[in-house]
Amino acid sequence: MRCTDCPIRYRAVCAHCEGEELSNLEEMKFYRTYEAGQPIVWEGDRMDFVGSVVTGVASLTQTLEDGRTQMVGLLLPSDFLGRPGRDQAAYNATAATKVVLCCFRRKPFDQMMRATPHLAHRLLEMTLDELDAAREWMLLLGRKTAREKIASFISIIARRQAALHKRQPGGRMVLELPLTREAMADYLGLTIETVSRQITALKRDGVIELEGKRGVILPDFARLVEESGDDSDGGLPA
Amino acid sequence: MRCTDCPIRYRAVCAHCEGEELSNLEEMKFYRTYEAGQPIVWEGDRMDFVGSVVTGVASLTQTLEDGRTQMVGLLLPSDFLGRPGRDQAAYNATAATKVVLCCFRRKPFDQMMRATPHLAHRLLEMTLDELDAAREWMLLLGRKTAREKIASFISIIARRQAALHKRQPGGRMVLELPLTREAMADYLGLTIETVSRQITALKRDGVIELEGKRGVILPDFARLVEESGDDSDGGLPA
DNA sequence: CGATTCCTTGACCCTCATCAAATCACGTGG
DNA sequence: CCACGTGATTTGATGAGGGTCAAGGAATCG
Repeated sequence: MRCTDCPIRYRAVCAHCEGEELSNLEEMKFYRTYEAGQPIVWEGDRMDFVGSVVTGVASLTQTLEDGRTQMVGLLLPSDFLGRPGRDQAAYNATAATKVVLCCFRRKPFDQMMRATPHLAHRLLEMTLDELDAAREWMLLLGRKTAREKIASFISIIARRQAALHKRQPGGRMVLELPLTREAMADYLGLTIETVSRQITALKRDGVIELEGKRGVILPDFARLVEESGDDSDGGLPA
Repeated sequence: MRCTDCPIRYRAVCAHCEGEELSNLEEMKFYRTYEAGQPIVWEGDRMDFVGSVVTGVASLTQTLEDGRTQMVGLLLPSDFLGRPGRDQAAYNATAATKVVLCCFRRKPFDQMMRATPHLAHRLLEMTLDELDAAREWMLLLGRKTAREKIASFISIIARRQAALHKRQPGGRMVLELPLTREAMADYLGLTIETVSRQITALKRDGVIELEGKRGVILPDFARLVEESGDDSDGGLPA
């Protein structure tokens, strides 16, 4: 695929690159595809590339020795995987759905980072956004009830899906959960049974409707947000 | 104070700046001091500066409408406060102890960021480290028991204190908790009662000894780490 | 010595985890 | 087409961990 046709051309790490810079990137890039459930890299693995999620959803997880697992990152299209200057993976990365990754060989990418302020700035911007998201997530993990966690998660997915279509979230919405119940549990710091029960409860209360296992219909987005415990006024702009 | 005498000279955002760059920074900087408990900025406030913690400890917190509070950042000496390019505070920042802040006016700092790759690179590096720390924290919030949370927190403080003195943590250690029980509860996603009970329990079990309210003695650092639920093998290097 | 603030301890209960089983969705081969 | 197996999800019964409410210490400051 040529960069000019890329669906994440103006949102990924390459967003501000043009002309020669873009062709430099184009030269060091290659694509990889992973099926849903496949591991991408494992904690401690040597990682000779970094890259962007082009399509699909991937997760970053950490585990304790006894197997307790916490998701610590959810990578959607345009999100960046890997840390420049570090050649060992710090987390397990897994494809949650089918994933297409636009990879850059690490060496030349690191070099280009040093030489290209554009690139470093864009990555800084993205990393700061990710840090904000992580902090929102910490509030969820530390202080929200199971019901609020589920409502928050669905509303996050709804927002991102709306953003993909360049819309404001609101009113009636139809969406597809990109995660299994187990992955949702790992995201939210819950068990899969609690996830299932709270989804059932939200359905019983008319906040959501279900369409198969992954499909969710929101009769009223605002109603869901009320259930999420968040301030209704939306917080800061990005 | 002159930058050359600064205790965080080679760890803060200015670490890689020399010569003219350093004197540029020196010109736009000024110091502020806050007493323990004082607010530094409030979420939504206009923020006309960014800066580094020189001495002391500050916290970033988020709250839900009903008052539930979660700490989302713990700023130690050399840590950076504020986001370049954003003029509204996204979090509440509070001095946990007496804090000295080295502030830079935002406008000239943003400008210098654009012009000085050094600075942007350093900030990227620091932000990536902070993201790693946030992800470790998410694992704690989502999956650890109250006892493990307390043990983890004390071990984090022990590690950082050791790092300040350029030592490896280990063996017998004496330390000072920089947070009240309430702030610890907000850090860990617990109530202050549970914090208190678990500290008592760790003391009863000989994992820690107490010296007043804030003083903690570790007879054996490794023993504490065992209680924290973390892999003993220390994880990745920074 | 009160007054205030921070911390500890106790009693009780609720949310969510655990263990177990039933149900559902789907693909496979007879 | 249907029995069967497999993995994901739901549902149920039970209990423990940690929250809530309330009271009692301890340290600090006037």
